[in-house]
Amino acid sequence: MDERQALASFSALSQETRLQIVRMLVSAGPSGMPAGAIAEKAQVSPSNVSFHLKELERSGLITQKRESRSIIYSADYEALGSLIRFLMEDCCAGHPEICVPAAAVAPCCAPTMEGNANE
Amino acid sequence: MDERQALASFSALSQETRLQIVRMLVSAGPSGMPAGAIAEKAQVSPSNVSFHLKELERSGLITQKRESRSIIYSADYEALGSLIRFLMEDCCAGHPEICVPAAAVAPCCAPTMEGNANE
DNA sequence: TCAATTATTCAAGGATTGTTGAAATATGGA
DNA sequence: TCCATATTTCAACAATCCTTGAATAATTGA
Repeated sequence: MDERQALASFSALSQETRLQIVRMLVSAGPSGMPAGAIAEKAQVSPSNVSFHLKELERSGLITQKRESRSIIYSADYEALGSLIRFLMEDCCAGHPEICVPAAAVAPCCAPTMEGNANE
Repeated sequence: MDERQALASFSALSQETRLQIVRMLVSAGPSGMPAGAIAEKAQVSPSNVSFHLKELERSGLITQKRESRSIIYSADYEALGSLIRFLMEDCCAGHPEICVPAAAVAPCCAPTMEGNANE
């Protein structure tokens, strides 16, 4: 991830509604959620959610696909991982005391490492 | 780290000059840098750097201390680590495929783990 | 084709953020 | 005390971002 993309990602995550949407989509998993459901859950108007979804897509953190009348949005896990790596590489450079504690958390969400080719 | 602080941190990092300053301060290490040197290296005016430094401090990502006539700014490693953890916990929840690749990067900056009490 | 559903786009206005240069504040030395 | 240094604060303006509601577009079923 280059600096330009990192800036766009930070900008995308710096807004309450958008952060909420990202969390929502991550926990919704790969099947994603239609725009309408996102709007309802986030309690914002359709046009407003559309504005924020476009912003998030522009940053690369989410993707969309049409499915019949609905447009389904999903979190882009690879982009999220890249952003975490950016923060680690960038900010840890020469200073393990930053990212060692962060790394300690990683196992919490990696219960099945054996099946994981590191793509 | 709560959502409010995470939002402030993302907002702080979403501006080019400020991201540059954070990178600068992290690689400068615990001794930090005086405002003037930061301004010079970032090529912005004193008043402008002051504006951004205040923003970064408000987010908790950096700290300041006066030292004679200079004001020395340093990266707050703990805050940066917390932000990385926030992104991991938040975004990995139930989806190891996000943070496993990120975790794989961690060792790159942890060459001396033995001396590290995890504070 | 017509109506209903789902969602986006657009323009307008308000709110927030960023930049600039001048004035103010704090510190230390002559 | 007076001056130089290092930095911040302030006010004004420019730029960007967010919200709203109305209009538009795409899809499906009757």
